[in-house]
Amino acid sequence: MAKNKYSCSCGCSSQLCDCEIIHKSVVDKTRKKMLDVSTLKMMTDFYKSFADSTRLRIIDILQNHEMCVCDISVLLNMTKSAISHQLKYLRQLNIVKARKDGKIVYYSLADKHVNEIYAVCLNHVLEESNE
Amino acid sequence: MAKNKYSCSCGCSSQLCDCEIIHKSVVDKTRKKMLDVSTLKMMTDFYKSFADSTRLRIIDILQNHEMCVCDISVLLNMTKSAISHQLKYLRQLNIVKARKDGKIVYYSLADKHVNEIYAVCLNHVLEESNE
DNA sequence: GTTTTAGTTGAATAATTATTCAACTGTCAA
DNA sequence: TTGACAGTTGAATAATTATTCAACTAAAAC
Repeated sequence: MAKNKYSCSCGCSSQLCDCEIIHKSVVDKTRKKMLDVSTLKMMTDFYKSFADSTRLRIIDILQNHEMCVCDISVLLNMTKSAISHQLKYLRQLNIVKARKDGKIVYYSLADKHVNEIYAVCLNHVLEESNE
Repeated sequence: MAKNKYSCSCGCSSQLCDCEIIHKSVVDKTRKKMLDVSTLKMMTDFYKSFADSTRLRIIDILQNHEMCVCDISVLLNMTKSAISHQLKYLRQLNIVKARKDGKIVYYSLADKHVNEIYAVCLNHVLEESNE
């Protein structure tokens, strides 16, 4: 079942890597500091919220004001269903929160980190485009 | 070609949204502040770098030390090809930079914003899991 | 100069994910 | 008490994207 002719020097059993360690001390030191699986999952989930254009535009819109599903749909020119699916996604990850008033559900940003992450990235791309 | 019975009040021609504006003044005000297409694209591209577990683990590894493709492959137990494809992706987005020494190519993080975004997210998920 | 190794590449496949569609719930107004 | 509307939902489809595979380049070792 080995995928290649190398006997992997990393100590793993599955041996998917098709090479050997080149700098052993750096590799050993780094392995101890690597992210654990559950933290990794939480981090990628958080970034995924911002990595889709529909979701990022929703987050962008909510920077200014809470807003209902209809108004977001109009602003993004998409169906309520598509927006509602993405809002559910964002709510599950604690990126947005919802408040219901009669028939209408108002969404707003849930956490200050959302604003922070958004601001750092905006600075990044603005600096990039100034070079 | 209309997708629904509503005449969209947002002024767009394609009328994909299946509803009308509920809070006109907030919608009008928000529309003026919305992200332009090119900034949106740059931002989602940047976040996408962090939103894939392989790429985030590469970024995590490079927090500590520059590293060659072989050593990253060993640490992540993946083929050099898979790692190389993702490194190319990250290099094109100016997330990592490369330095060649003989046969070996060393990769490291390219921009302080990469460290910043990473740190804010890590704080976020650590706080979440403490609640 | 031939072989080995580090890394890259493009195309194909596999896996993931966004959007659509149709049916549904709950609230309000007539 | 019925109809209209705001919003939600699950399953199917469409679109995107990660990984694999095989072939390749360039540097080093023999």
